[in-house]
Amino acid sequence: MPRRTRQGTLILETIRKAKRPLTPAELHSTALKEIPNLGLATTYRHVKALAEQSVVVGVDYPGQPTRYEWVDGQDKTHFTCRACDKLFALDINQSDELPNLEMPPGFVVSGGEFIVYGFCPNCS
Amino acid sequence: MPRRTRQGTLILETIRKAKRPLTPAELHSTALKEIPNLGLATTYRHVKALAEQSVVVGVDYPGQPTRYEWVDGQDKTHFTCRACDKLFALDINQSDELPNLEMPPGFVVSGGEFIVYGFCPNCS
DNA sequence: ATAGGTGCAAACAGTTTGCATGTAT
DNA sequence: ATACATGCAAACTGTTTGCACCTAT
Repeated sequence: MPRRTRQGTLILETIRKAKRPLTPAELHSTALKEIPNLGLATTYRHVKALAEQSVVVGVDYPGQPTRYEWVDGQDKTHFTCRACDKLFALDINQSDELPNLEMPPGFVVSGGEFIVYGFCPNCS
Repeated sequence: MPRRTRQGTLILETIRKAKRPLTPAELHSTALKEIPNLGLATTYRHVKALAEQSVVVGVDYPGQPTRYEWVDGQDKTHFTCRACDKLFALDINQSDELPNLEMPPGFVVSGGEFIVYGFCPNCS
């Protein structure tokens, strides 16, 4: 059975309170303020467990480490610049915009991620 | 000025002929059949250059190395299983299904990637 | 001839794992 | 008391880079 620990609670709270997706390193260094000797491996173990429980989701962008964000039922749309690889969050109500996919039998959809590629104002 | 080489041509052709996204390692081992001493670093250098020119696109899936696929104007929709991380290509006419996004000024959209998360028949 | 490309090996970055110790239950 | 959790360091994997040699221009 899983066990409640200071570290686990802190990591969960940190990622929940963040208003943007965090890399494990960002998560770790933020959490260090509360528990100064928190191990990076512990951070990875918790974030991985949370992702397996679908409490958080990992999102991957080209050339950047995986970022994790809290699952609040509201899926998000992101924009990646092909030139500078910067990441932008688009303020779009995705549930209105997303296609209603017909999945092959046996596939259960639990969420979606729409990544738009292109060039940002600085690079176009 | 860029120079035409056997290696560069081979890597471009290999990725173009592939019918699914390839990791640099897959690309390399395929190309090895033609040029047995082709270096892995050379493969990376070419694939990176092709991606910068938008001749290919890199797609990242959680926990897996970046895969590169030929850009043929037809963007694809993929499905990732949250449990086994396997990757499935969905046969969906994306141009019909994709939302018509209103982008903030200055952003130029050149493509999109729709990733659906969920559970595949084996895992659900 | 010469600048860019190649192969190899070493360096790097992100992530995972082994293990002795600590700690919720 | 006993298993699970932690911290540290070492191991791994994927990717990049330095450099001497090679080759298309």
